[in-house]
Amino acid sequence: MALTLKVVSKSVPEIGSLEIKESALFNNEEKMVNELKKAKVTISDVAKKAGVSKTTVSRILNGDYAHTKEETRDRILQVIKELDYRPNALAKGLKSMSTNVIGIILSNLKNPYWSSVLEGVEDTCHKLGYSLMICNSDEDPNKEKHYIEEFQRRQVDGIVINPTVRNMEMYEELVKSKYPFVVVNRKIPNLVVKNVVVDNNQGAFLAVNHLMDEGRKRIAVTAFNNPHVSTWKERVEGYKEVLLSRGYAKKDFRILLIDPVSDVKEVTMAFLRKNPDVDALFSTNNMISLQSMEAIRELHLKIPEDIALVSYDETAWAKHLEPPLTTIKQPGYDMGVKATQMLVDSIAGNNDEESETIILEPELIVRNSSISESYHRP
Amino acid sequence: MALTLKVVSKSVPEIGSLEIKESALFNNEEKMVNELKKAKVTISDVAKKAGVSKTTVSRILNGDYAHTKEETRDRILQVIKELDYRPNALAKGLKSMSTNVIGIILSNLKNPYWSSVLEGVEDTCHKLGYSLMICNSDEDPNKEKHYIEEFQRRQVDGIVINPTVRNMEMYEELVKSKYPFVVVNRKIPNLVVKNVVVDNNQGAFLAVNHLMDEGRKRIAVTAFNNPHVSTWKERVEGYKEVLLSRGYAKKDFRILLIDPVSDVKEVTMAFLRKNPDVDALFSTNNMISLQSMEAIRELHLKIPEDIALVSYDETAWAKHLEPPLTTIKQPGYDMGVKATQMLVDSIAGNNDEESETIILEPELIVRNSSISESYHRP
DNA sequence: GTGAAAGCGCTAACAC
DNA sequence: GTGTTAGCGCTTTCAC
Repeated sequence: MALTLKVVSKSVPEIGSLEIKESALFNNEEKMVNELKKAKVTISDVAKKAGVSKTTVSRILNGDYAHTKEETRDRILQVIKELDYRPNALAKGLKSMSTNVIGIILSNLKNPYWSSVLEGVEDTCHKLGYSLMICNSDEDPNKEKHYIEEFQRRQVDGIVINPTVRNMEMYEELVKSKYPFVVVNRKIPNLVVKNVVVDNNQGAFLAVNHLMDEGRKRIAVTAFNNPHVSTWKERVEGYKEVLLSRGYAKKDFRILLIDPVSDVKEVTMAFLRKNPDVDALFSTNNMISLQSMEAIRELHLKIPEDIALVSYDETAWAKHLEPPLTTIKQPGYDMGVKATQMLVDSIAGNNDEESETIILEPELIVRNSSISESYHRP
Repeated sequence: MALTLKVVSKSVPEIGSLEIKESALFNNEEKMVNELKKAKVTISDVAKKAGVSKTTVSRILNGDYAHTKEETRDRILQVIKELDYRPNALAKGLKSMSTNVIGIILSNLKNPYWSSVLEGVEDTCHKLGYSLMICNSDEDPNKEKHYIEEFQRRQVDGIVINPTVRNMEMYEELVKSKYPFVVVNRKIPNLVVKNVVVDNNQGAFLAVNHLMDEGRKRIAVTAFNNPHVSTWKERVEGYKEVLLSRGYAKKDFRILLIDPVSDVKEVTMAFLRKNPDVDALFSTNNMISLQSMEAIRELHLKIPEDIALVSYDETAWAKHLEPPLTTIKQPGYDMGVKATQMLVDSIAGNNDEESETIILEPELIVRNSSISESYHRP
């Protein structure tokens, strides 16, 4: 019955002159709306035109069909289309105190690792019906603070953050106030919080053991010396542990900590000159790795014949370098996905744990830069 | 006077018991606020505590100091700090019909070129006091449409977009309704709109002329065959123009159009086998370039001895490849900056032109992959 | 100088 | 089934 009705009403608009007039009116109204546009169409306009109250329109908008006659519902839906009505999310958010927006604060947009994290976050937001606000702290704690406050002003439902780890009071306040947020990639000391990280110790474990298995005896590790950040420290710790577990002593540690603002290639060359017996490099950062390759080349040494290289962060180009680079692959996309799911759970009120840590596993991808067929040092 | 007063009131809180009591009270209130927090502090709370009306607080918040006594102003500012008040941007936006948010729609988060564009946009937003919403169309026109509608629901003040170029009606509607938006990187045919692009013709001109100058005689060009996108077409056109200008004929064109879902390396190898005389490749995409290098290697040919290579898009790793890659550098960061400035101008109502096109210039970075010291083909 | 009141566009009790 | 009403937190006339 209802079906028949629909079809009929759709298929015979040309029957009476009245019908045609109405339809002409529609077109005119539509044109006017399109022309002006600045005069945005609101829920009231829809209600008026459909001859119902705002309440009823609101119900339909939110999928609450139970309380409304099919006929009314269809009419409203029709009007919504005709007017090309788009509900104002600001008004909705103001009323309901929730925006379905989450914010992400990254500290580096350039690194492809973060691109993949962002991709994971974006995909998952889309899947779960959230929108995403993004900003870049650029490792500046002031910017970070500013952005967190901005997000709160904007009533974002939750925040994913790769923290500078230099706004401790603020992080604590967020936790205390139960503001949904998830920390990714880094750990914040002494803070009980939701966290998604990659096992850095394990990454180092894979890298250094692999080098040892390939017969390397004097392995060095290089890292950017950011005192607040946990990641590289854990990787260096892992390096130490493997050495100790393999019977080396503390005096055998060869650790190069690089000031992020220095000339990485120069520093690396100096280090290699001072430690001419080094036969392998474990680089905890892909930018360091590129510079190291240059440094080694300029010293007229060969990879892997003289020095083997294992680098953090798999990238699209690693296998195209000369030689192809052995890397530790971190599941960046996954990290983004997991963090977003966790955040949304926490927003929804499922998952009321204060803290929960997801630890993802890195993976070793072996290529020529670390294999020793032609290793020719004593 | 005022200065002295301030100092005194700050330096003698321990004088009377009354003073101490008051300060204790403050601490309690603050703690309660922090403890509950969900009970967000609003402009009314500030007004009440400061003993003024919402109007006055609002004036102060918006920097309108002219109408208010210094004393009152200071008191309000003080209360704002004490309560750690954060104005609700939703309410403000609802009232003022502008959010200071712009949206960006990208079609690919992975490519480092887009990372740099994003960085430029983000930096400029921050500088100009805007927040940024981001999403990824992934070249899917449906997603793109959805996101544009989402942005409009959320009342973003304007949109920066790298369009799929497959929602023509929608783009036209946006223009017609004077919605501020700026198209980047690609051109939309037959649409009068604000646009920031890089000169693709010029990029090809630089690349192909360079290869010719290095003595290459049978240059091929490779591109992803996305029928809707203008960029690669312009690059291929540029390629043709150089050939013709150098006395070649149409029959000398060697053009490989690659289906984006195919195995790029295989396709390239097949192409090179079919055209064994090709002595140079101009690749219009950095992902194609990496695959081409592999293809060439697998055919036991040498770069640049047998085949020279010039690739679109400078990246951090180009100079570390073997051989170091000659590239066309596009000013991605600049494009982001310019597009954002243009958009914000357009939002502010300066710049009422319907259309305005900024054309940025690419740059040739010469490295070993294209130089012919050892070019040994006939 | 300051405040009362209306209203931005929406939702959600609570009537009927 | 549907509508009335009272806000959400802010800005902005217009009075005083």
